[in-house]
Amino acid sequence: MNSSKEITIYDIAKALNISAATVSRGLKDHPAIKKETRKKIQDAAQRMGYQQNIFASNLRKKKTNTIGVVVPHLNSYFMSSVIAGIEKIVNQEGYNLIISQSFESVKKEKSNVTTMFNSRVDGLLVSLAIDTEDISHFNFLLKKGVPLIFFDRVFTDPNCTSIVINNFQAGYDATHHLLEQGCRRIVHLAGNLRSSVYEGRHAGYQRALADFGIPYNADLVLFPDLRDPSGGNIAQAILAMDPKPDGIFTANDTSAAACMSELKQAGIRFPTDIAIVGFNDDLLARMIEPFLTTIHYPGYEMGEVAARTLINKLNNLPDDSLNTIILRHELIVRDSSIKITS
Amino acid sequence: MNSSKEITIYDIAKALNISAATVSRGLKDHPAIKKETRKKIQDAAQRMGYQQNIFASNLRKKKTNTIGVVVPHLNSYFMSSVIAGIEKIVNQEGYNLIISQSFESVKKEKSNVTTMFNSRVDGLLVSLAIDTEDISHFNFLLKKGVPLIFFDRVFTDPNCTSIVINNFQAGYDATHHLLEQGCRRIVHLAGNLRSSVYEGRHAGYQRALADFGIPYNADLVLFPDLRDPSGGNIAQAILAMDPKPDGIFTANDTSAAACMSELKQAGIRFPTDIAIVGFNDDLLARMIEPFLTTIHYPGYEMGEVAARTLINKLNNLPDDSLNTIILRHELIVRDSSIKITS
DNA sequence: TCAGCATATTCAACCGATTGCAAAAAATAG
DNA sequence: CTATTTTTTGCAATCGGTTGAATATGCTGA
Repeated sequence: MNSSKEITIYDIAKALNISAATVSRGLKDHPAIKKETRKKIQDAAQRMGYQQNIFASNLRKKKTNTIGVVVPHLNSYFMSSVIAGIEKIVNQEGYNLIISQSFESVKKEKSNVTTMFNSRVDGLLVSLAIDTEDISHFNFLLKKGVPLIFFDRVFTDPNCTSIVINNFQAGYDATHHLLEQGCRRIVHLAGNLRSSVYEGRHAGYQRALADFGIPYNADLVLFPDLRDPSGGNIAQAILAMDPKPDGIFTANDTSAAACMSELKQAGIRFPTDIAIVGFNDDLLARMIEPFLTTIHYPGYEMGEVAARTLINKLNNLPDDSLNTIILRHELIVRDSSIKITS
Repeated sequence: MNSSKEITIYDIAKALNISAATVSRGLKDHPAIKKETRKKIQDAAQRMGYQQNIFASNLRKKKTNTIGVVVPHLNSYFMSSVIAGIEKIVNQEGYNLIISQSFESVKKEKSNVTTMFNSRVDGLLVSLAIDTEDISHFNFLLKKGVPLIFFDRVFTDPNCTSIVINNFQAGYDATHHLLEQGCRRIVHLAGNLRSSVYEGRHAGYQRALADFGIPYNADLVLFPDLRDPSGGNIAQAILAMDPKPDGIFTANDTSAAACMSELKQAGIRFPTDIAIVGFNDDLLARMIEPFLTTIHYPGYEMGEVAARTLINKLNNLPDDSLNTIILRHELIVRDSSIKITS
């Protein structure tokens, strides 16, 4: 079906009666080529509709100019912001992007990483699946010298940079805010604690309680399916508590919304009966009622920083080799948590 | 930094004292190679840690085994389902995926498509940006024989297959449902009517009204920003209507949620005062209150079909050359629209 | 034993851009 | 008008896998 065949540097060379080597150099403004010759070459390329064959180039240069991204899911506001940030930097530096979803499965994560390695990505940006407990399946990358950067869901490793927010502090801030609003019996809807992200938020929750002299009560910590929380019986569990909680801190906005929805049906009023704080600042947070107090997560910026860091590594730039980069989060107070109007 | 150098088929050939051609064929189970030899080759490859160099392969085969996807945004449940469906098929057929977002801008769309063309994708799956009014920026692809398939946001063109749902029928179904529930003054929150998707839904709305003998009233059709509808003053506009509407059909769930949230604050009760139907069946639909009646959009399936169709084209399979493939949608009735309990 | 055929393997020419080094051309010096 | 330098261009090998055609090997049967 490929009607017109491709134009190569040889075609250009023939047309201008010069050598292919000169064309190759001329196309990329190599200073050894006379200005006029360069111009002639570039004009001819333009005119003849030349498209560089990246594969020949990659083969020769042993560089793919492609960056791989592996994430648990794409369908969150947060993740799509991250990808957008990555895309911006990566495009402006002339790299390509390959994206894949692990669907929270280490197995798929492993196979995705392998596929990417096989297509010889120059580097990899990864947010880990929830059930990833070690990163041995990345070892072969490190051995081959393929730089690897984790973001959001990270695994601390001396060989890879991680980009995160301070989940501990964020969890602390959220809980502290609820405590300030007078809550004393605060439920935490947690994520899988094996994940550093959720572990941090949980630890922050614990610490805030401690700072207020409130003993930690494991019964108040529940583990819904954070991706589709409506399925579980979290609301039932909360309703069955005696005494009832007066605050909820959830590890993401989705579970906050689902939980609120179900509890409202059972007659609970927010924030009067229960104050609630979410996490992520999804678009969703301003679509439910009352608007959700939440932790703003700088997704776009995280994407930019991750991509920039990786590209710097690829270019062997002065390696500040920060092992961990921590971005700023922010508590956004909305109606769902305000018990005290000052 | 690349410590160990790459193993090539030549290394394997030397190790086994056979030719590179045999290794090449042996690795891909070419029947001309003796079974034992194949086994020997594959074992050696395994043992020596051989990784195929895709660039050499692509260069020679003039095929990249890569498929490009351009979408307006990634951050919707729908789109992430589509991508998941695409990924499934594409992986199982041994292709790679490059994904990019146009952010609803033709300009970015154009530049993304060009970038992908330059990296020589074998084919392209595209959902158009909202302000794309013609597809001339895809012409060069068609000229070069790169197959192009549109999904969801399509532009009807004799040269490309489109995968869609019947938006007209879906709009009709949604509106018809509201009419059946007794609504007679139905607001439609529409998308940009230059887009076939929203045009279809709007036309279905019109037709359903007509079938019920209700005259079309342009004042009842509003155009919020569907991506972030909370910003507008849609709720104000609805509240200002006199008489007030008794039904709303929105072109996506997000705008339904935003609108409901604001109207509820103004004291409107759903579905008692106003019945509402959304579109897409986002996760969101079961997180707001009352649960949202909506049109289920088969995203995952759409992704699968799109990818499958493209790959068939790439393999020059018997081209059923359907110009348009229409997938089944479904009206999911939830509480937000039920006025009549039978 | 050897023609005749099937099976297995190798040869060698690609694919298209890159790049170290040599060579040619042009500019400058003596 | 040479000799020397500097600028510009070309040669040819290389990256690693693929594939049509040629060759080699094995097998069957007369």
